[in-house]
Amino acid sequence: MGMKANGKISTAVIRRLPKYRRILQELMVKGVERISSNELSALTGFTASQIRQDLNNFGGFGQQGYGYNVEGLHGQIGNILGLDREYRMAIVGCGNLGQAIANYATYYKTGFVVTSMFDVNPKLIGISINGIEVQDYSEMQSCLEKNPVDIGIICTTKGSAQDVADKLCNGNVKGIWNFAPTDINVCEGMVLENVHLSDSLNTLAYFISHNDPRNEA
Amino acid sequence: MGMKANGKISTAVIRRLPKYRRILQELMVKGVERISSNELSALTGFTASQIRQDLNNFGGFGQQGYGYNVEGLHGQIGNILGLDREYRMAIVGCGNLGQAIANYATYYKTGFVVTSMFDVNPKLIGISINGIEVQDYSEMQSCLEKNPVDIGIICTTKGSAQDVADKLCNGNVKGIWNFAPTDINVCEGMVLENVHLSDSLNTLAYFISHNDPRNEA
DNA sequence: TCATATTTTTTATTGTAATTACAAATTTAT
DNA sequence: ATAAATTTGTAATTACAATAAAAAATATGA
Repeated sequence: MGMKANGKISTAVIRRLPKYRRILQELMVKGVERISSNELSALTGFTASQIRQDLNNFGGFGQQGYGYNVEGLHGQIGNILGLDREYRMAIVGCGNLGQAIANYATYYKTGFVVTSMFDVNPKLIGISINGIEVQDYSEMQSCLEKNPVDIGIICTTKGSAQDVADKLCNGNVKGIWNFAPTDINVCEGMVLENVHLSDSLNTLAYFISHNDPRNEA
Repeated sequence: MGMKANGKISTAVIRRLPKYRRILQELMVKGVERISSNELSALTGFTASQIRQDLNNFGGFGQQGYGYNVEGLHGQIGNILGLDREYRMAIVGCGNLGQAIANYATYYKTGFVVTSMFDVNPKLIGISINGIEVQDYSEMQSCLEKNPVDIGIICTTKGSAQDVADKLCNGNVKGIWNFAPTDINVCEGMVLENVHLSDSLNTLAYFISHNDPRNEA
């Protein structure tokens, strides 16, 4: 029981974990106590055997003849994902997208706290978003020294993204969540997660134009 | 030369195409005329051989001893992705996220046109976003009959997402771009592209908490 | 309590994607 | 015009991920 994870786990596996957890959370809300890999297969769209193998990378969370305890497995996956702690986040670029993410994190993602927001636009500097005052981007580095964050979120234009990334790298940030429609270079050891909406939309266009509804992104 | 694509191409390949095209576009802007798979490898992070194999799924776009013509390849990938036509899009849910996407599509994505926007919030209905008036969600179905769209974009809360998806399915939409943090069921033949920000953030947390900077999402 | 149904765990197999290696074509330099 | 260097296209190999099968453990019901 519990957390072996010796060898490196493939990213394919890791990217399925949040979905498992999301579905387990819904089951918890519904009061479901136990679930089999077969039932989880129907809910997730992955094969039962893949689900079992994925989970077994980390430990034997199930019980033969019984299945998985919903609440227990939900907790275990949370631990694996590192959700048993709090992440402080800074949003850079406070346009609609930055604000959307601030709202989202504030209201729906416990464990992820937006602690500071930055922009260059004088019209935005000073205003308060969910109780966080937007600060001048030129002060970001000193602000991050006083109030360090774990995650920097880039919601700027393409042109500013690399500059922001550089400053975040100097600011002792551990991970960057990049929404700017460009690739950025980050320092050694930095965790980078890109959300390339443009690529996603182009992929959607491919499937539409080829009449190929290969569902599930 | 040009567009074989007989057998089904794996989604892994398709999801790399937008990045190739994005980088080729930047090269075009810089005035670069030709490029080798090796140089593309350095720019994309994929191996040169993988790039050659990816492109060869669709045809021999390169020339031995010379490489690829930047503008030509950019155009070919555009054609493969189905970007040689226009896509009409409707945004459902006009909060910050919906507005962010409206702005983004309007200013940066030629070929993708936002033609209508819908919301249930009386404070938003009637206002104009980039010249598009936000309409009452209850009128969406009749609006889509008069002015059909190719793509429906779901920017609502989790709770409303399935209802929106159902109505889009009845509205002759070809593809759904889903930003709601939940899985939705769509009708047969519908193309679905999910952008699960929650899953993306949880994945980022995994790599941070495991000190595993396996760069590139 | 025992036999049977479940259902996970673990191992083996298959299938798919990525890499390597090399032959064929082209360009560049002499 | 010829040789050397470049670079793609593709076949062969390797590595990896997904599936299936076998084995072990537990639960259920008579």
